[in-house]
Amino acid sequence: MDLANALNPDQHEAAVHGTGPQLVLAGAGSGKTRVITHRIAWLVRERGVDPRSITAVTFTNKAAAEMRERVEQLLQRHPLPCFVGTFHRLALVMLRRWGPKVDLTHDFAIVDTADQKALIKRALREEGLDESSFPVNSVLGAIGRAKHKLIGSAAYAKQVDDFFHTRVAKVYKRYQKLLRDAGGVDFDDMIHLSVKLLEDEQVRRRMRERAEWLLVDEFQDTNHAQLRFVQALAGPGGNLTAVGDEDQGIYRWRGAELDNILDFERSFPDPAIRKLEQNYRSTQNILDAAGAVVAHNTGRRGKTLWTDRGAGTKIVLYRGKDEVDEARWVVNAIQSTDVPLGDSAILVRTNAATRAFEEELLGRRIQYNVVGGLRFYERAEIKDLIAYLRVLRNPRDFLSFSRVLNQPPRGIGKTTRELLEARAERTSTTPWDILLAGDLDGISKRGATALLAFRDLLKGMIDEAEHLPLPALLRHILDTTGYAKLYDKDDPDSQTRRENIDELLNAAQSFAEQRGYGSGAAVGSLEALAEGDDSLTAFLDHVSLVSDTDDFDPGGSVSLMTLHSAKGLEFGAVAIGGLEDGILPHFNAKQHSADIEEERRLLYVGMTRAETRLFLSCARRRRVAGRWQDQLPSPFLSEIPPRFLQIEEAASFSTPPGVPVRQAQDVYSFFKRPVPAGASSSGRGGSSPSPPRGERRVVYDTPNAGAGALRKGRRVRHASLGTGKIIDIEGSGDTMRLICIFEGKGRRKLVAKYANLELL
DNA sequence: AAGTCGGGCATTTTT
DNA sequence: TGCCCGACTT
Repeated sequence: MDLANALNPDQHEAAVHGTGPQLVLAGAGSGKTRVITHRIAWLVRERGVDPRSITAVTFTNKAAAEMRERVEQLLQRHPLPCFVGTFHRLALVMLRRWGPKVDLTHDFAIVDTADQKALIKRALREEGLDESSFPVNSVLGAIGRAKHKLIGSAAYAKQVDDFFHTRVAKVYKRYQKLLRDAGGVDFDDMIHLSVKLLEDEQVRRRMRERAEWLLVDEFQDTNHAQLRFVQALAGPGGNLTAVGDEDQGIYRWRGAELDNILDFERSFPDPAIRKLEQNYRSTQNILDAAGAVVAHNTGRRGKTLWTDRGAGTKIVLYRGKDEVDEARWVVNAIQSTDVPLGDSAILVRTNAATRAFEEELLGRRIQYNVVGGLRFYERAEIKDLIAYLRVLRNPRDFLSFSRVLNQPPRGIGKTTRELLEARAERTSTTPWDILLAGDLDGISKRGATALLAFRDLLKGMIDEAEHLPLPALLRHILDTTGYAKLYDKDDPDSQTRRENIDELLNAAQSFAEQRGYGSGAAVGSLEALAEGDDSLTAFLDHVSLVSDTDDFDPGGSVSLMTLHSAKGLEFGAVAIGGLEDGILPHFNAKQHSADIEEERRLLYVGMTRAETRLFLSCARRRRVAGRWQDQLPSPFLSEIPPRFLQIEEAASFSTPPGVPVRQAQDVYSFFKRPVPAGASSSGRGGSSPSPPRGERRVVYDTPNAGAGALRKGRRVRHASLGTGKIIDIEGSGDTMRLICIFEGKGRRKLVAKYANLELL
């Protein structure tokens, strides 16, 4: 391992940093993962550090997995017994090990946002508060903000005084009680309780041994609680290496505090501060343009990215007539590059905004995949089965209990359920305790019978759970509860759900195998602390923390996603759509300058995803919430110096790929927008002639567009359903579904691949 | 328990 | 404008 050769001088310096805190300001594409992995390798190999005393923390499982893999590669050692994982995984290890010290039962469950909302609703009801004056999301938001700052319910109650927040304080307190009664811990609690645990002498000693060399990635995304966690873990003068980029902080709305980077010295005195400014991803034009945007922000330390790869092509900016026209241009643009479609991405501000692009791609039969959106473990059928597993482990988990109580339907209706739950509430127990006691007076005979049958069903399954391995247990649940029957029909919906269930079985199978082969936690590793757990607990932890069946592989298809989802990724060609005032910056962000700055960073993140080609686009008008709205270009566009841009306009959109297009003089005259005060560029606009407004156009017909396209509004014929019309399209590729209305038969959902539709 | 209707709503989402 | 959730219906 030749560090000096593998790293540039700045990277090298950061990697071989000695003791004490270090802040590495790593610009986009500057090789931060490289620094972290090489630092770990250097510590182990050159400094003879015991890997068990190294802890590396990330935000995502993906980042952690990648990091671990690369370190193990570097050191040729697998598994390496250092901790590499997410904040929450680290917290979980501690809580499974020492949970009782903070009054947690050993089998606590991690509750997700949906569960949180259910608990808030219950808490609201118990407090006699109305959901219309206390919307669940607002209440949850307020509680979340408190938790991010490590403010418990008691402290919260003391510091609020207005009407709304004093009620929220009550709900907060009750929420915590319900959460604990159900045996649950939410994501924020995990961090909170870990910080608390670290106040314990013994825990602190043990953990600091493990985190003697601490590395934290994406430091700009840490919230206050996580900062305190890191501080407690590192201890005074700890050997912390924090890596981050204030320009890529896009999670303020989730509690992330940029000040953790900006005021790093306050939390970790006398740090070494290093910048990584050489970029290995993008062309200089892209870097300069993106840099110019974010240079308008005040809350930053500032850095200037450079590359030795040359200026590259100009960024192409297009303003379309409407979102359909914009999408058409963007797809043309992406097709016109020599970058493969599988290495291209279209980025947008909101999930809903992918629609116009999807339709365009669909119409041209271009493969695409939408990244993000509905996640695997959030699908109803998966949540149901997970809920069964949770109930089997802890039948007092009333959230999961009520989820499966009548799923599949077994004659326990609303009235019965409400009586049961009210009784549990009144006696401060759980529905399960009521069932065990058999105290069912006042419940209808039919309901009571169904409840007792359910009790016996659960009892039987709990016994089975003792000795059945995980995949078999899941199959057992599917059979004995009759859940499998729920989706044994032949319609596309059932098919999808069956596929998902199969995927869960696969996940369980491979999870069990991996654990069986012991390739999970390395001997002596921090993770091994929690290893005493049964495999059911481990699996449930796994699904709670993973949230998705990981890694997306674009294959040959264009990736479509939000700017947020794009963070951390890179593509040969990138197009960012909908760059309009009110979309980016989003109109909800316009109240506070701090929010505006975050929107700017969002654009920065998007732009710096591109390696060689970058396209920016907006539309003159678009449908917003159903109404046509005239749109102005994003003010951020005028922050990009014109020399980096090549501007196109609606009249010339039909230019075939590769043919150079007419250029307007500069971005300001193009948009008839005065140069914003403080903009560093020299351009001056406002009075230049407006661009030609010709709407004449020749539609550029791609070879495979045309009549064969499946798109909304098309009339089709189905072998048995007759003629109808496509009214909507979901998904893509093999799982693409068409929602059609058939004459006389009504609405049907068909899997495009199997439907064999004839186009009319 | 499943289907229908209508009001409210409509950023971003690593764990 | 469309979708999602909750209330209401049968």
